[in-house]
Amino acid sequence: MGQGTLTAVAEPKYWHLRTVLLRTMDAEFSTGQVMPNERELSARFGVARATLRQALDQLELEGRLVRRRGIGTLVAAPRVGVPVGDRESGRARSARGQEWKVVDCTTAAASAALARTLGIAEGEQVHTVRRLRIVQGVTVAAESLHVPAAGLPHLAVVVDENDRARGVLRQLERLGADGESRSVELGVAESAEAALLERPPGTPVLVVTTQYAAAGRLAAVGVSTYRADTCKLTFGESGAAVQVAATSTATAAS
Amino acid sequence: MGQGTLTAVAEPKYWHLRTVLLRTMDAEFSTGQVMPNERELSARFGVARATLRQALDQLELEGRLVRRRGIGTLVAAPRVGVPVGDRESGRARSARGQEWKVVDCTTAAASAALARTLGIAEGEQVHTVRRLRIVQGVTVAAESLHVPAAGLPHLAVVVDENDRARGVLRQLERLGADGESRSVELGVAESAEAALLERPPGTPVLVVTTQYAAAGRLAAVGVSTYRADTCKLTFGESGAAVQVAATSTATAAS
DNA sequence: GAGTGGTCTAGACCACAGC
DNA sequence: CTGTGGTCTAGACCACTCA
Repeated sequence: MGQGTLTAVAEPKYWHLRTVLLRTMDAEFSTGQVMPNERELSARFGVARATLRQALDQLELEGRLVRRRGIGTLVAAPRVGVPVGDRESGRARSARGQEWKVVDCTTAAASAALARTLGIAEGEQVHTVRRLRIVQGVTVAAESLHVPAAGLPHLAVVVDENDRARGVLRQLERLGADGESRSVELGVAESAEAALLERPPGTPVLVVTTQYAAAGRLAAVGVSTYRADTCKLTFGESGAAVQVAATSTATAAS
Repeated sequence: MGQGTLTAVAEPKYWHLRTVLLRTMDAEFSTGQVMPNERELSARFGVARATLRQALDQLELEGRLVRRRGIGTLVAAPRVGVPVGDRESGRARSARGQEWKVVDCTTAAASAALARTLGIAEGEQVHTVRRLRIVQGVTVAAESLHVPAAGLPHLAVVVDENDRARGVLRQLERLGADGESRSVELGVAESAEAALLERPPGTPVLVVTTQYAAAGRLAAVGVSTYRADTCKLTFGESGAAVQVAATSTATAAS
């Protein structure tokens, strides 16, 4: 890596530092390579370690860096494009190293918040299936599917957890894509999801909320938390669309 | 606000602090209210100011807080749902306090990155329209629309910037919704977008990349950066979908 | 001017990976 | 054990808002 002296500027040091690091990474490092450690970098650029870390925080938020305790700071691979909400056309998707893995299936009374999002009364029984989405061997998302038990009377007598989960998933597939509507927002992983995603609490995630409607009524709700560092969510008819080298990110804008 | 003594736990102090603050906010503060200042909060909880700020950083990332220099820390309003990618059904949307405002329109040679995303050769001429999306008086997004000049020969002779912008926008509308495909990922606002969004550089944003295809060819690309703190992006047939009180966020999941 | 959040420092100790 | 990133501290100064 090049020299280090930061020319005096009006912008914050950590922001300028981020820019310099970004330039350096693009020029001299490749995916997976470990960068010099934080104490060395901070010394090289003549800043406190905390300031350097602030710059690294930014780059990590952008998905350009991965930091592993005990190992070092690595240049991250480009984000994986993860299809969201295109109808599962059978095996076509599963073939692309894409997999869902059910974690558990519980049936319990709805909390106040959950009841509100489902449009039911607090305390009503709700089936909840938790599952992980795994793409090319990496866990990219944790999902909770909530279906009011009232809509699935035959499941009430099913004791086996796996069977109940299967019943819930089948029900959602039956609903069809026409009644789905989605939202995406930024969030942080709480302890439960954080553990499933194998990340520390507070990890930034993209929260995808799906409402499944049937006959004008809200039939189920799904909440998926995607790792924001490694995922790029893709929407729309992925088949028809043009497939240019879509590696670049917002850099194209400026 | 209640007392402050943090019970000893295994999790990081700042994370526990975040949880306590969140509980306090929900219980004792309402939207827009200013919280005690950072020095007082850190004293009350018996932590260094930097540690408290780490907890506030988390809450700000979740959109629960807004911090204004010289003013204080405020409890944020719930995120605004912003429709993305549903076809502009004429005036129906504009009526809902929704507005686009063109900033400028330039025509220049494509950079390497832009050429790659557009699938053209580097250096080819590209029209770029920058515009802001304003919802209920708040600027929520900055967008750059890139259209290769080759596809719009009649625009080459148009001198007036506003006329050229109009031509580009008309062209995109003509393409129709069938050829659109989108992706969403997390990013940070660079200086240019940051200024347009009236936020400091490094502000987290949701980057929406739209590919406009026509006749199987990529005809244009749009890059929109939405303020992640205030926006919840909504997709799909917003009309048909159920409209339950959709205020709650990921809290419903756990 | 006083009061706020934003930046930066220099140092300490902890938790984890790998030899 | 050494080396890494993760957490936390106590203090300083700056940039901004508002009376």
